[in-house]
Amino acid sequence: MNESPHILIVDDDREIRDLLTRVLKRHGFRATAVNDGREMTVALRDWKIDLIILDLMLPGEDGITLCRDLRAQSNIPIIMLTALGEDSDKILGLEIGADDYIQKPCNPRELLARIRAVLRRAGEVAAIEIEQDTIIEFDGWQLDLVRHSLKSATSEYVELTTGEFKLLAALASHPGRVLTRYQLMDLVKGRWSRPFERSIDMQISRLRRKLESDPQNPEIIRTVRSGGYLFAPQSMTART
Amino acid sequence: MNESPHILIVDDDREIRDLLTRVLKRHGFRATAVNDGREMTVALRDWKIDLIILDLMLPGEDGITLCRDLRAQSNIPIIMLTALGEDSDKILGLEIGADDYIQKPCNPRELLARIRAVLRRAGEVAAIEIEQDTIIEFDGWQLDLVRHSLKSATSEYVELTTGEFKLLAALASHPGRVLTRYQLMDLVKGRWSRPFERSIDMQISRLRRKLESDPQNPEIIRTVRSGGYLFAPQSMTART
DNA sequence: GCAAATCGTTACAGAGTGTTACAAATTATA
DNA sequence: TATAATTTGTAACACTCTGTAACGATTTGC
Repeated sequence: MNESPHILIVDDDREIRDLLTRVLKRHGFRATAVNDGREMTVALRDWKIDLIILDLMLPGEDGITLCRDLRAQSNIPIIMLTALGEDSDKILGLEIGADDYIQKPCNPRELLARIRAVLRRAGEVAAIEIEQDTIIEFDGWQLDLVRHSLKSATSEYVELTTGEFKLLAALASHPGRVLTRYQLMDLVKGRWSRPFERSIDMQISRLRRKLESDPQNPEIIRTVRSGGYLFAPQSMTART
Repeated sequence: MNESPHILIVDDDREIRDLLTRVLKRHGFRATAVNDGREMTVALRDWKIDLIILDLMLPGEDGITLCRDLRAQSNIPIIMLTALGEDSDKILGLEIGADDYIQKPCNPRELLARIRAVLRRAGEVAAIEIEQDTIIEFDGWQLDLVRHSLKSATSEYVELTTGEFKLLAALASHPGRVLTRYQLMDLVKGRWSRPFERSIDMQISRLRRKLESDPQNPEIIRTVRSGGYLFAPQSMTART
C-alpha cells in the first residue's frame, strides 16, 4: 500500500515492452516485462505482482486464454492491451474478466489514469456485507452492529463508547485483512484529519484493554508494523 | 446479489434516460432514472442501488462533483457517461473515482458488458476473501497466514514480529525454491532499497533463533551460498 | 449551563528493524 | 596447501514505529 505497485507487462512486441516499462518506472511504479504466457507464469511465481497489462495477441497462448486462466486462480487486476479496438474484442475482453482494456497506441496519461483507477478499485478493502441486523461472534464475544453492544463470553455487557464501537465494527467487518490507519480513519470517521495523528492507536489501545485477556500480547487485534491493524480472532461467524 | 442489480441512471436528457432504462430492463436489470443530483440523493436514500450511471454534464451540481461526493461516503460503483470523449475528461472522471466511463452515443452491448464488468469487480470485493492456504504446517510448526501466528509442536505460541512473520510467510509460500534476497525483499516489503543491504540476513538470523532447534545448523531455512535462502522442512502440508 | 464522559494530542518509554562492523565460513587463486 | 577474495552470521548500535499515561479539548446528557 505504501510501496509502489509492481506491474507485469506481457507483450511480444519488444518496443511496446520497453516503452511501457520506461513510462511506468518514470512514474514511480515497478515494472517487469515478459514475452509470453510461459514467462508470465514464471514471473508470477517469483514476484508479488499487483497488476498485469496483457496483450490480446500473443505467440503461444493468446491473451484471452491467459486472462481466463488467471481469473480462475487469482484476483490480480488485469488490463488488456489491444491493437484492434473493435467492439466485439473489447466486450470479449471485459467479459473474460479483465478489469479494463486499452487500445494501442495509447496515450501514456490515459494509461496511467486507468492503471491508478484499477489499482484503487482493487485496493479497496473487502468487507463482509453489513446487513441491517448482523451479529458478529468472535472468540466468545458477540458484537451487535445494530444495538451497538458487545457481550462477553460470560454474557456480560461491556460498555463501548461510540468511537470504540465504530472502530471495532470496522475491524470486525474486515477479518483477516490488514487495515491501515488511513483506512480505519476513513471507515470510522469518513475522513483523514491530519497526517500524524495517533488517535487510532489510542482507540486501539482502549479497545484492547476491554477486549483482550492480555492487552500486552493482543490476540484479537494484532499490530502490523508499518502496516496498520488486523482483526484476527481464533473463531468468527457472522449472522443476521 | 440474488436479486437483479438495481441501477440508477442520472441524466438530464429524457431520451437517454428512457433509452438506458429500456435497455437495462430488457436485459434483466432493475433500473431507476433521475434528472439531477438532488433526485439522485433521494433515490439513494429510498433504494438499495448497486451501480450508478452518471452523466458528466448535469444541471445544478455536475457529474464530477457528484462523483467525488459519492465516493467520499460510499463504495457504490460509478460509470461516468460523457458526450465529450476528450482524454482530459476521461482522466478526470477516472481519477475522481469513477469505475469506468462510457461515451455517448454508446453501443448497448458495450454498455452492458461494462456494467457487468464493474458489477463483477464490485461483487468480488464484497465477498470475504479467504486465502487458499491459511495454515501451513511444517516440522510440527503451524503458521497461520491470516492470524499472523506461529504455534510450536507443543502448541505454544511463539511471538513473531511483523517482519519475521512476513519473511517466514514468504519463504513458506515457496517451499523447496531458492529465493534470492532481492525476491524476498520484494515479497516482504515490496521494494528493494539498496543493493548491499543485509536486512534480510538479519531477519533470517532472528527467525532461525526462534525456529530452529540448532540455529547454528539450520534445518528448516537453509542458506544457498551466492543464491539466497531456501525453505526446506522435512515435512510440510498446507490447508485452509 | 454544568458535570461527566469521551476523545485527540503530546510525550516518552520500549519494542522492532536496518546498518555497520567484524568474525567465521566458504570458495577462488596462487 | 597457503593465501586472498567473497559471502554469510550476528552483535552492537541507531533510528523508526507503536503503546499508553497524562492532560486538555470537545461532546454528551441532563
